[in-house]
Amino acid sequence: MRQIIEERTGSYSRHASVPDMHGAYLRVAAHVTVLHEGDTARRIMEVVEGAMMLTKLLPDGRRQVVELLGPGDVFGLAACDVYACSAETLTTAVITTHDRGALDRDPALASRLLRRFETQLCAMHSHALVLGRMSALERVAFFLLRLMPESVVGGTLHLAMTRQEIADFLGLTLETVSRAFSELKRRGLVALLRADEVQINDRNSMRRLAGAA
Amino acid sequence: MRQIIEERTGSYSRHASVPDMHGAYLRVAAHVTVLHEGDTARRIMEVVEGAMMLTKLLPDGRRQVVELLGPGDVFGLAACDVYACSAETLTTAVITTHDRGALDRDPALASRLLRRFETQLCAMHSHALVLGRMSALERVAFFLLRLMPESVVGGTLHLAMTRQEIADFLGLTLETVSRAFSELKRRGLVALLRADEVQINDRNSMRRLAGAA
DNA sequence: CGTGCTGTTGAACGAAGTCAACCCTCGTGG
DNA sequence: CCACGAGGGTTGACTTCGTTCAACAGCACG
Repeated sequence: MRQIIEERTGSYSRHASVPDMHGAYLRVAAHVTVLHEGDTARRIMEVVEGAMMLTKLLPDGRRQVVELLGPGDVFGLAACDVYACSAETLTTAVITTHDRGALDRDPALASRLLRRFETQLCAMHSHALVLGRMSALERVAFFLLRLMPESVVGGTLHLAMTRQEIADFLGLTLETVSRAFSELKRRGLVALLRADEVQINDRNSMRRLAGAA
Repeated sequence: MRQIIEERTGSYSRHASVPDMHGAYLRVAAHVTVLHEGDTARRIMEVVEGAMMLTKLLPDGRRQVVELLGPGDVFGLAACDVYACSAETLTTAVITTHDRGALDRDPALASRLLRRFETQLCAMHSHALVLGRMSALERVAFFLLRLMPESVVGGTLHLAMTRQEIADFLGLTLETVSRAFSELKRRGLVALLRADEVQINDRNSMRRLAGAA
């Protein structure tokens, strides 16, 4: 584990040594691939701090960002014995890992993960609705609302993702995402301070667009 | 107990109260809505036998089938305190239910559900890739492979879903699904004995289409 | 100042959606 | 036993939304 993290952090590498201990915290730089789709699944991980994304690839290179993760979210899952997704940090992040065997030995851990799996599964259900049935504009509105919790009212949201990454999350192309942002701006629903700095002006209209999600 | 079963089989009776018996089995007829999106989430359920689908609706009536369930799969999930999806039987089915509180009291149950959630979450990840990045033909190929396990080689697959339901699962229209079936038939990858009776003739080509999934 | 990214915008194209006609199968009742 | 009707499925013609291809703009960095 230790080598993997350092290996992948490349030039960003910071913490020289992180022991491979149960529940150990790892700090990882932004834009680092922590897990590779198809690698043997040995450990299960949690995001403690920061943001990450899970991605899947098609043989011809088409990519889907299947899930966005924040603090508390779990990743490193496997249907059989290999990881189903790659996992990449969007920001610097702190993660913790557990041996897969610990799930059986530690009921408290199992209970916590179970709870978390449930919310992630529900999030995936919403995402399926977005990918399967929503227009480009609706998808982008949904995306922004999802990232902007109620609390942050007049606040400005910093996007840690490029247009391409957002597109891969929403099942669109980067051009279409860009056009959708422009359209939302034209309609006065959002303001773009910079390309990665968004303000939601008309939350109700946004919610209507996103299907009251 | 008995009454509830009959009550449900009659027609889609909205919201029958389920007896609070741990692990009771319920037999339900085909095409019955067992759970309604938005209802208060009291119980968590497992499919014992048969097939079901989970659906979500947009205010304007657009529908997405977010998940297909078979024996062992869990449903009745909620991110907050209400069900995130409706659940409907595709065939006659046997289900069992647990009080949500049982998750904390019963570690064996929690462990089993955890395992199951993991595979369902992985299935959702695949599904996101399908919905976000695959063409119509690829989606239908993927769908058929998913329903046709390796074992059944020359066998014929009975589809328990209409074209509309398949379309809602794959994020397409029923016409597009129909055209995709015809195209697969034209190419000799499948044979359609009847509209709901499919045979896979060229598994390799199908797998290539579906992205080696 | 270039140079290299990322993002925006325009024009043309194409895959899937829409609308509509028709077909097939099956169950029912004359 | 056949005729009919209803529901699901197929196919065709046309439209539309998002993609593709391409040019250009803003900005950070050397």
